[in-house]
Amino acid sequence: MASEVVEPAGRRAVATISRQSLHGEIVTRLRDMIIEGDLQPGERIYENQLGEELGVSRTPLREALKFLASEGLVELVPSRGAVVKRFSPKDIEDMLIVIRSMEMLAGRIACAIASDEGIAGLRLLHDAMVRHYEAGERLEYYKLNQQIHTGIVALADNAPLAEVHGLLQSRVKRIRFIGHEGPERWANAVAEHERIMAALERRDAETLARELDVHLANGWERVKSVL
Amino acid sequence: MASEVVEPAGRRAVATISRQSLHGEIVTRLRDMIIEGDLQPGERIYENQLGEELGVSRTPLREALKFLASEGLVELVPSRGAVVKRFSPKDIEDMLIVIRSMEMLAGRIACAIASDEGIAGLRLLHDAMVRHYEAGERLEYYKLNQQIHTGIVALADNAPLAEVHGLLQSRVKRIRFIGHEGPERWANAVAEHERIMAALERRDAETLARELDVHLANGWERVKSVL
DNA sequence: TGCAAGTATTTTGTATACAGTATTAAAAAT
DNA sequence: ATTTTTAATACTGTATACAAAATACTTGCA
Repeated sequence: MASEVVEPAGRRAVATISRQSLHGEIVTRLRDMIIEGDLQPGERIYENQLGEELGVSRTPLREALKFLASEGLVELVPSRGAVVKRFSPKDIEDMLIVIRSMEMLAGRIACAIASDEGIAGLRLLHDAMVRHYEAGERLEYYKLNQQIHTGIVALADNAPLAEVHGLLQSRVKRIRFIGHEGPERWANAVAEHERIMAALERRDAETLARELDVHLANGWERVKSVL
Repeated sequence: MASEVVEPAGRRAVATISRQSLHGEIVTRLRDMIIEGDLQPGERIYENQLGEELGVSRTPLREALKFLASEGLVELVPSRGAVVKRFSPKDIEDMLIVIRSMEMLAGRIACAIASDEGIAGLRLLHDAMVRHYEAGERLEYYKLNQQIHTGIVALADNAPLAEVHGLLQSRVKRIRFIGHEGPERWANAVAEHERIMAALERRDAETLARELDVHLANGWERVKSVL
């Protein structure tokens, strides 16, 4: 909150390298704040207040908000500024339907074109994830889980697909992050992941697609229960 | 180019109602300019110049550029401003793969949940499109073609799906717009559309998906030939 | 003539200032 | 006491100003 008084105005609290422009940094910063729940859905964003909080003037902050609005994380109400977007259960379900379809597509392509090294890399992530599961470390498990799904998409070597997948993924991340499933469901999810990995390693496209299908459909059930 | 001198600075050339904010208008304006080729891919955007051209100061213009950057129509190079994004043939192909997958998904859902009126509405568009085809009116045909594909997605009643489909659609629009196919290919496309409509009216999800699959795969061939 | 270094100019990035609009609070009237 | 009107306040939208970076140009030198 504007504690330092030495420098002219804004412009600190940024990593020294910082090739990225300020509005770029704000974008990632705000995105994290929204995903992690620092900014609640439906909450109005006051530019002055948030700007001071971040030690930044309104101009780059507004630019960042426009960017996030296009991403769908923020809603722009004319003459009334920005509001953190709130998603209905149907919205979430719809997003998961699309995500599921995209991961199935990615999986099929990956079976055809992925390198052995790429698949082996996912296996490493998977094994690490299982260890976190056995240790009961939910946060670590969750992060690796995300990485694996993103990784499958990455194997398809289709930039627009990865981009759009990431876009929707970022919207449901917050929800998934909250949703702590019970031990049985968690065990099921891990078992599904094991079958997914096996199908991928066999490059069995149809089985992989089917396994992803049920895994992500179950994922919706798991989320819905805590919604 | 700043011909009027009466009013203080920018702020004209806008419809009188205009609930939308200025940056919002600029977004749609620039998007059209990019799609229609007024701004060529790879072209650098000079904020001052473009701002004067549009009769607008740099601030809302920059906000609009951030928005379009998130949409993927422009690229933001740090300290060097905005450039109209250029897509490689692989990019286009990748986008069409995703678009195809999404339309197939939408088609399946539409067969299950669309209202009879919704389907009838598409039939009207289709018949009008065929008339434009027979009259050889390429632009009108093209527009209705787009509307039909968007309409199928709309029938699925899945906002994120429609949004993402529209996002990718806007990127390939320019390419498709340019691509004037020969008479045989054009005839094939129309025949495919007829089969698509028929499958939709029968609510035959699998056939519809298959027809969309081949139609959009052929679409890529048609585009590739003029690329 | 070709190259290099230094200077000028353009352009972006950020901050601030100002105007218009919405929202809130207060006061007056029913 | 409730409602309506009006004034004050706060916030957004846009423009302008200034600083830093990049690009272009010019001049000096080989």
